Amino acid sequence: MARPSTPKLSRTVIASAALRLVDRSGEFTIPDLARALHVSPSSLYNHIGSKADIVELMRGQAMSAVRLPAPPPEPPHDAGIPHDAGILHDGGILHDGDAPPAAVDPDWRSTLRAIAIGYLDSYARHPRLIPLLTAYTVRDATTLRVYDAMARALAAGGFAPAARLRAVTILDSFILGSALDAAAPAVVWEADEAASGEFAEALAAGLDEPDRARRTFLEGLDLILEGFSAQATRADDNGAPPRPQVLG
Amino acid sequence: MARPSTPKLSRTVIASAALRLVDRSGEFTIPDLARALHVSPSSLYNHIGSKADIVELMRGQAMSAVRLPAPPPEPPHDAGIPHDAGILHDGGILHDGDAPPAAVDPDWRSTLRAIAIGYLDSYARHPRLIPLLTAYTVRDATTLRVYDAMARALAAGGFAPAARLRAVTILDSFILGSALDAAAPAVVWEADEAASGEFAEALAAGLDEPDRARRTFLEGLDLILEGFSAQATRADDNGAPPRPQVLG
DNA sequence: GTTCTATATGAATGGCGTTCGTTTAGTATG
DNA sequence: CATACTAAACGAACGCCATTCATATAGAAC
Repeated sequence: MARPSTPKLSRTVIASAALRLVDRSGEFTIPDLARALHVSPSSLYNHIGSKADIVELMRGQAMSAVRLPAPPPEPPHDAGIPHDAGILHDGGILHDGDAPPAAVDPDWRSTLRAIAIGYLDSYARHPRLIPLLTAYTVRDATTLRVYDAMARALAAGGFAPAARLRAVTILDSFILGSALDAAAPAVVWEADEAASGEFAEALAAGLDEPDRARRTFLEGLDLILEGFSAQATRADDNGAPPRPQVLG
Repeated sequence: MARPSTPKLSRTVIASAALRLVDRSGEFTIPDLARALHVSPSSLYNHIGSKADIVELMRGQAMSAVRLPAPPPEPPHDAGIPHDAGILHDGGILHDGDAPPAAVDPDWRSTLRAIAIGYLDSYARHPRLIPLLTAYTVRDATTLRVYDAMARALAAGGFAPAARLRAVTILDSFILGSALDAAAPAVVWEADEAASGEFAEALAAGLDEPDRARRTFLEGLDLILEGFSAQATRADDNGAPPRPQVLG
């Protein structure tokens, strides 16, 4: 009853159990969590520092499910030897306004698209978790991995660093917002009978569509990507050498 | 000390005080709120039903600050007499795929833009409030007013009901996500030194830009609106009579 | 074998959201 | 004017929650 032979707890099992609780009821309390794990509440504090810690673990667990197209190549710790990865690596810092680096991934747009969809889906798998994540605004290393992948695809598309940050921010905002939209139960929309005129019509016409949230997300995503393509083409016309191909 | 001559509390003063607390510290507790109002905690419950109620009041207060271009015309309670508002009103229900109604607002795009910006700004004025709003996913009547205005502008642009719902959803998602991005302190991004390669470059290049969040929002918004314009044009080419004008 | 560390426990603490009974100022009813 | 009713404040109390601490013991290190 004191220390068991094999540990009953670990950060991973705590996170998983908490995620299960959140998926089910949208919230979790320390006593609930302890009960689900057949453990006393105080035991948890041997593995975590606070409840916020658990939320952070859940975020990591959800984000680690994002499938990225190209795993980032290990940076060479012994400098000087150029590695032969397909990604451009000039070692210098490009300032906004300089010529963008040569595009090596002609299909950067579909790469970006795949990342964004994977990102949203990992959120969508745990809709009730999202409000918790926004309450504790912290970004963990796993999330950064996703940003990195996006930035890499954009670099391949010829986006200069500052433009990259803006593009990543736009995508991130849209994805997070879409996830929140998906998390908010449609019932709430229907309950508002005060809706009048054009919006009520729109609700009546589109609310029943199956997979509504996801379809709408895809439409918006393609809208944004189309805009990025146009930006890339325009930047090229301004004198930069490489021509990433743009699909109309 | 029992019932004062003039009431010390009201739903409005409670909401305002709570909003002030949230703006300052990002959270609020009932005891804190009571202290700020020089009142006992239990007194609050003569005016509100629960803490969630207060959040709802704060949402309403924040959203009521959104300036809408055209105040919605009062619907005629005595049916039959057509009112002379400039907005099309055919009284029937349009199903998706039908020809869109004639566009009366040729400038629907800038109208939409103005609404979206006002919407974001009203959030941006209380950044710390946003996480609270997402935690309690309820939409109040004031928020609906904004959706209505958006739907009206889209209808003027020739969007059929279902397309309207999608467009409103896309905008709403992007706006909410952008507001969250603006609320998350930039410090967090900097603290992550694990960022490597293309994303780190992007951070270094763009993080210091003043008004970064707002500029990025505007860029994304225009991207999306551009996409809407293209959609409208395309729909027109498919045989619908009206031609909303599109700016490249 | 002794010491040290990791893990689980129950008891205790302080805070929070909420409810309830009480008091009293104003308002309506006779 | 008297009476009843409502509205708005209060203090006390309740139950829950997150967290801490002293205690106990299994295993690892020396």
